[in-house]
Amino acid sequence: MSEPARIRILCVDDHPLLREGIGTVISNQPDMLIVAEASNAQEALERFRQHRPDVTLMDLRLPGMGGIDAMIAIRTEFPEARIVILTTFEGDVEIQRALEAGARAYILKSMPPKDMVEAIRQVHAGKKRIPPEIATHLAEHLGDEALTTREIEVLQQIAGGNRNRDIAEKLFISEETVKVHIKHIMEKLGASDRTQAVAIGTRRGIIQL
Amino acid sequence: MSEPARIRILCVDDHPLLREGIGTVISNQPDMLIVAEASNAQEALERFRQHRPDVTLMDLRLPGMGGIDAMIAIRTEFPEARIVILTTFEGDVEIQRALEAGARAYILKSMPPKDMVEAIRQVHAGKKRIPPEIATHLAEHLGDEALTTREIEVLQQIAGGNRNRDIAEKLFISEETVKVHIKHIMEKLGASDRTQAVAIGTRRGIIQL
DNA sequence: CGCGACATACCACCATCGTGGTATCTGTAA
DNA sequence: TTACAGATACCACGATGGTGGTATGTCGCG
Repeated sequence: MSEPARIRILCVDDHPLLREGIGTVISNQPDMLIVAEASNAQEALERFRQHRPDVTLMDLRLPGMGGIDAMIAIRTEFPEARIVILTTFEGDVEIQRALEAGARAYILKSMPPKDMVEAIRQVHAGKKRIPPEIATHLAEHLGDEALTTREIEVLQQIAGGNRNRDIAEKLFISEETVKVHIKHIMEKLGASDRTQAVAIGTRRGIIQL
Repeated sequence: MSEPARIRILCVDDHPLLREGIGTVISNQPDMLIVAEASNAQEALERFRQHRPDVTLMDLRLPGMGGIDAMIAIRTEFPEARIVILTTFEGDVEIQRALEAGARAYILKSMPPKDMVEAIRQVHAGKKRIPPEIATHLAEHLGDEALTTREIEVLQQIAGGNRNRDIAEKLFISEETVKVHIKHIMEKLGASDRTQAVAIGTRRGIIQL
């Protein structure tokens, strides 16, 4: 009975092969244990309720509701939940949203497995872990003004190929107001025209195409 | 010595955790064996030369040279190479390019592991395997005219926020010719303006932002 | 050889976009 | 309460973009 308590882990990812890989790596750690898995946001919340894991590994790209929304759902119900984001590279805005939503670590699938287990241990110990490449990427846009909700709506409409007049009708505002929003969008993103604004907004994770 | 020969596999993916998962799944198959792994295109070619695998599992998104270029390099040197694309969902053009470059199967990381091993067996037996969802996705753009090399260059420039005049200078052609190219691009993609052309071209895998 | 696809080029015209400036209303943070 | 950020609105002007039509040279395929 001298068995020490293991870190109990919930793994959320929609790629079975990746969950398999995570399971293999975790099962080689004497101090960790996968207690449940989920492949979408709803399932993640259910599994969390059932198992109350010590640490949750979460992908950001999930079918249906995204990983950040899943995080928010879990942390609304369980504010003490400790969540590690494990994903491919995303735009700085996605990273920032995840951290604001309470993620304790942000690691990439392209990193060595030892970085993942290390992050799990750190987070379980109450610490945070943001790797240098992520921190650097975030820092590059530190002073940037964020787009407002309305501006993001407009940018999304632009990406759909809508003219200013169409956007005005859809959002129930005047075409002039649309122009003002677009001016601000381009200033904030450093874009020279609406097309580049869409490109930059997409790269940075502000909109999806 | 009645041991049957196993299918010898090379696994190319830049996510260590995913390679781990693939390795675990393969090691549970009595008729398969991972003989080598690679995390980029150059390494993939080297490992192929060394081990001459029966089947190569290849991701499309690799750091530096992409997976399709890696395929082409391998199949130029070893035209009999049998390659299975294992990737996340991409645009129809990426899928088509992979198949034209000689991929024998195209499966998604979100599919069950048994689909992967099944595809490997099929490909090793000389068959092809294109799952219904991929086939459907391809069929949706079957009659579409492909963009020419020049049109893709122009579209890429548009995505960079360049004006027609700038594009003309960079490509050493007149602004009028740029307009003609853009007209054709928008017709082929069904876009109403340059911005939507960029959005559609990105979704379909024709350009990268 | 002739045909089609591609790239090139020019012109004229109108639509749309981007920029400048100014202004009002609301809600919230200091 | 003052201050500020955000959303709304209008106007005028010049820049840029998209459409229509026509035309030439090249290259490769049948």
